[in-house]
Amino acid sequence: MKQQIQGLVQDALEQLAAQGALTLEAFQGELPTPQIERTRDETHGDFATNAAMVLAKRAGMRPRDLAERLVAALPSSPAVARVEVAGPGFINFHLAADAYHAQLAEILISGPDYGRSQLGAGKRVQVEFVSANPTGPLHVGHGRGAAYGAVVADLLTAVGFDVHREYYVNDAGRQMDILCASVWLRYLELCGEDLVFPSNGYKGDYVWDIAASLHREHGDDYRVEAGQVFAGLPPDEIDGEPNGDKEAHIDGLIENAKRLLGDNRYRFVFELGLNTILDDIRQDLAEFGASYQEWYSERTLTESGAVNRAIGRLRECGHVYEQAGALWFRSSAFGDEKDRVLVRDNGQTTYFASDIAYHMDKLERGFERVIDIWGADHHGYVPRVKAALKALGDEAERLDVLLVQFAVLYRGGEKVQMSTRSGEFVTLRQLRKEVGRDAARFFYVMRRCEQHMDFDLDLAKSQSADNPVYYCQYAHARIESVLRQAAERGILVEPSSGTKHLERLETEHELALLKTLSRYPEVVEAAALSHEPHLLTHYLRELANALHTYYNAHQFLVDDGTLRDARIKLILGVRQVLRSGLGLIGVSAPAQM
RNA sequence: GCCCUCGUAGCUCAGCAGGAUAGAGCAACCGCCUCCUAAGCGGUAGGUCGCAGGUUCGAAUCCUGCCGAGGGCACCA
Repeated sequence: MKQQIQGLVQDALEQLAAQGALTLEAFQGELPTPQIERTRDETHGDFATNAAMVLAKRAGMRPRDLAERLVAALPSSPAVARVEVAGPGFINFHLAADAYHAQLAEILISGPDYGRSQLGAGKRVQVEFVSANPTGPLHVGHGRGAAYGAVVADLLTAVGFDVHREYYVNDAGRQMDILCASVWLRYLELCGEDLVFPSNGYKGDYVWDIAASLHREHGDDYRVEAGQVFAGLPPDEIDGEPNGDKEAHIDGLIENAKRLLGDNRYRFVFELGLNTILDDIRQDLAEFGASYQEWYSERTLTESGAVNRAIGRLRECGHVYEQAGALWFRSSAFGDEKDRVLVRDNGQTTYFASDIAYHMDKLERGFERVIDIWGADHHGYVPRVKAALKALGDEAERLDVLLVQFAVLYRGGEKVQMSTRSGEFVTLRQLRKEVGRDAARFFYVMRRCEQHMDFDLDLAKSQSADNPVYYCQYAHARIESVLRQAAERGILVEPSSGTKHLERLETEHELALLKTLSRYPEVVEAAALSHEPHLLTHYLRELANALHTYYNAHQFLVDDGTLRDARIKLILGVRQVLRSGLGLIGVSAPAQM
């Protein structure tokens, strides 16, 4: 619809140019695409353009004069009822009701395709999201990234991009070793060994579960005397140990574990921990409606030599130097605040080195656009990754990093403390169990991602009008209910008369609803391109409101056959858009509530 | 200290590639069910858009400074 208006203004501009009223030289040989906006105030019509004001200076005309000439040059269109120049030089378009009737007909014909488009033209886009370390279950912080990433990916798909959803699995590195050691120590405790669990170990119950399965399946096969395990370790950072160092302590434990268990057995425990947790994360995300095309292993990056290749490329470009036994990347030359280590003095490559290799690989895989969705706590990481891509000569602009702020949970008006130690829930699974998937998905994307979010658990759970999820779903359920009753009365629910009788839709409420429906494609497009799912949740609330208002004001199943037919078609259109929109954010559209 | 994000109605938030009187939902107050689910609808009230400058025909929106909130500044991942 918007494009239709845009086309008209474009034609008018071209005509003025042809008449010599606008000289192309002022625009470097090319006329700008006019900006068309929905009006905020309905007395200003349906659409408006500020083209005359924007172009006035270069055209050497006063805005209102240019506007008048543009209006005179506009081709006539049955969709436009009236055009006027207003204010400082706006051109306002009042659409004919028929234009909206035609749009409804299109919705009914297109069905689920209404709102989808080919804007993305099949361009390949990668969306990497969540990518939490597989050292424990996902918590509610990851939940927001999961919901946000899934919706951004689905929105991009809806507007025609070929989207590749990916999870980067940090299956290498120290944190995984700490998990492995934690599992093993718990196992030893189950074997009857007496030990003091390290303060830096993973203490969650899930560690006990993994240890228990190891003990159940393998008895004492992995048992080593606790005295040997803790032999020669630096003291832990616990009460009564003034010189304790929890980092050194756990690193020593890992060393001992590797030595005492030997490669194979260590590997076995390590894999058991990794796979158990990764399976749990996979299942959790699947249940949350976040699907992936690929789970990309950090370990394969090292094993395939990609990390060394990345370092090699940086070295060839001359952006690498050695200092104090470590290998550094001169990231400060590319916008980072300081240089970063690639290879530590102990010979191990850093996480950053893997990440360079990973992003290099992403771009090499030919994605036109690479979107990383990270927690806001990683924002300091953005400049160095971009620096690496710049240094490698890759187009760093192809990478978009979207930062998702944390969500703070509230229950009973009180902030829910998020420490692992407190008894209050922290996992995504617990959140889903408490408020349900629909509410969780909706609430998580209701706010702009860079906005700090207050997540009100009581509201998310409440089955009331205050709850935006129920409010939108209820609109859908109400329509279904009307259709059920129509069927009971023997009224054709799928009208056989095609798009006839739509002209009977003429009340204020019907036109408002039609207008809202016509905005849907624009909302999907804007939400997709700007990565802002909240535009869609806001829209759905508006649409539901328009439906509820209509429902209260008019009876749908009236005796007048053509009117009834038209009204049923209208609510069928609303049902379609509610379904599509809720579907895009991963929320169900129930037939009954 | 430096960097990032945010600061809009009592609360939670939209609006920000500048545009015509600043919007919504809660909460408050007043109304609406003999009628397809009142899990609904309508109305009233409520704001010097953190503060101060600047850019321009026009600034909540762009720029600078300050104040406030959160986060980040590892040879951790």
